[in-house]
Amino acid sequence: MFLELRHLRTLTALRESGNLAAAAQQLYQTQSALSHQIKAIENYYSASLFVRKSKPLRFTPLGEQLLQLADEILPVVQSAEQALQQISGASRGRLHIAIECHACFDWLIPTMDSYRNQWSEVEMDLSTGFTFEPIPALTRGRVDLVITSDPQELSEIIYEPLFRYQALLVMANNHPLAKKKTIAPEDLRDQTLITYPVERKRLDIFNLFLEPAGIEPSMQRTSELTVMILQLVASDRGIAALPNWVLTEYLNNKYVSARPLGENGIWSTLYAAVRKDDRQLAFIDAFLQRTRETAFKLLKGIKPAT
Amino acid sequence: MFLELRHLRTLTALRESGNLAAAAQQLYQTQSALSHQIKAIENYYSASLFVRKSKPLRFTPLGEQLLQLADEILPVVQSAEQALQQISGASRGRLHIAIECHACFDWLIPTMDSYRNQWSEVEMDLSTGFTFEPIPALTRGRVDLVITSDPQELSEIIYEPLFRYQALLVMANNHPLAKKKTIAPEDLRDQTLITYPVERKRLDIFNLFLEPAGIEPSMQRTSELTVMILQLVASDRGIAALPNWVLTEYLNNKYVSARPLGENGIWSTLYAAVRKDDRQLAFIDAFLQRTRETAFKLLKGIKPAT
DNA sequence: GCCATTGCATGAATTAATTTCAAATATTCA
DNA sequence: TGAATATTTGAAATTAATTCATGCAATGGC
Repeated sequence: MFLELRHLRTLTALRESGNLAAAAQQLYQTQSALSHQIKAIENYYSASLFVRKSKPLRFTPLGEQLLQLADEILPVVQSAEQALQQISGASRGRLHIAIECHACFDWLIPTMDSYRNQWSEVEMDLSTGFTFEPIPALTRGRVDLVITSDPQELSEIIYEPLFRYQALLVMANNHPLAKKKTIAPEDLRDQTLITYPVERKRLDIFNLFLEPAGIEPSMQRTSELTVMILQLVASDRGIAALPNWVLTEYLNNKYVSARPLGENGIWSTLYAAVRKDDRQLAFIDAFLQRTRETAFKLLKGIKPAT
Repeated sequence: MFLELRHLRTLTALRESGNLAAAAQQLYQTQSALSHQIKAIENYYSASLFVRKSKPLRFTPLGEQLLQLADEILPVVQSAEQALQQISGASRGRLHIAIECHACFDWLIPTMDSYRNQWSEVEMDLSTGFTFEPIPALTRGRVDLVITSDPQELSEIIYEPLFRYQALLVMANNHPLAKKKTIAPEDLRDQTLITYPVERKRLDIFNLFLEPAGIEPSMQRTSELTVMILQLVASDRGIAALPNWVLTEYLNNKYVSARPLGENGIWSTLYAAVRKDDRQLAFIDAFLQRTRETAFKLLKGIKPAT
């Protein structure tokens, strides 16, 4: 009468991640939240769930039992939920997506494809938010979901975190900067920087890296297509700052090199903005889940430098 | 990512009870709460769960599916929870119970017996709250659980509803009042009333029935034991007001007759008072559950007059 | 051994979800 | 149709969950 699925999901996340902080990230919550939650379970049973001072993580018998229950139940629930959505009226709906980021095509198209499989009756559309302001379009109902990395508080809109990513500086394999472990702003002083053709204030490389240091690259050129940018970079016609997720396969194939920007790297979170009223709809919810799954798989292959 | 066990439990309760209000009572919530909860599920799936304008209650395909999921999962969870409590440290504890009502022995003793089976390591004790004030004893930690029917707000204490019962007037089968369908206060003017030997202000028959009407029975006598009271009543030496639960088998055997007091009957709720800090403990929680189950079975056999 | 780092805990404040209350609407059954 | 029964609704209140901001303990270089 106390236990809820939420608790079981937390436990499995903890097992998968190996520590609270990582589990929290996987569940899009804070580590504190999970700590409180686990404490509540432990209080209820007056026993601990896992051994604190142990690496790797080890569960107590009680924890193991709960995990066993979770393993038994969660898959059943999950598949049932899918089936339920099929027969629910929620299978019809409109999902017009606007993106503010060029590179997002990389994971968005595959996500949409797989989503369409299950949600064939949801009418989907995708538009780039470069020619119009996406958030007002969202409130006005012109679009239904906006993908963005800078949430601006608005009462009727809610931002659902999708995943966290790192901006990396990409360069030709033989580029001098490839010898450095991390990149400092000054390193870019004499470089040609290739960016997407958007306003400068929308580029994190300027906002968070170059401008605070008062540095200006000697040259700048733009390209709309990620593949084109990467081609230019590979042939040493310039360098670029790109999110880690687009680089996975290029790096694995050693097509180009990439280095973190600054000591700690530049990290951002990508959000899906939806109208508050829509968030609870099954076909929206399913889209968010699927995006997270796709992104998780995509990012899993990456060793985050720093 | 939305569905919780709570939702499934609500649905099964609804199926069992046949209507929202009864389901709410079974879950110790208001029917409004359930209505909101069901609406939330329906919103999520954009489909309804049960057919409103139909009696008996009928579920939609979506509702049926959810119920099927519930049937698959809830038993597993329940048995797992029992097993979990076994291995948890919660199996040790202290449960000193104080009761304010004489008739409570009837269901309390069986409940405690069955409880002891699973919670053999919980140290139990039972005392009657006639010689001391039970609630202060609870706050001071002298006892751990008080069974009472009049909750008095106190910040450190929480009242968990156990079940609702009706006070009935019991009389010999051949008693003139047995011809009436319900009893009016005036009917008791010339009767001998048998009660438990407690202060008058603690007897609902006076508080809620006789005193508001300004009526006084011609005679009063007391007895400590329920069986004794019933023996006296059966041999027409007086009448008594007793909770319906003690009467089940006496009525089934037609040993005595019983009639509701007033048009709507006198109804009360029995509560278990526990310290707020203790409520979340598994062995306390389990006791509450078991009590409710026992009471449910006990009361099930009764046709509530009005 | 010391200090930085990592991992978890904690309490207060915040935010969100749930529940109740009060009243309106629907539905059923005479 | 009208009384009785059953459900919905919106707003307020309550309760629970989460975050924020820190604290504390263990771990691993140096």
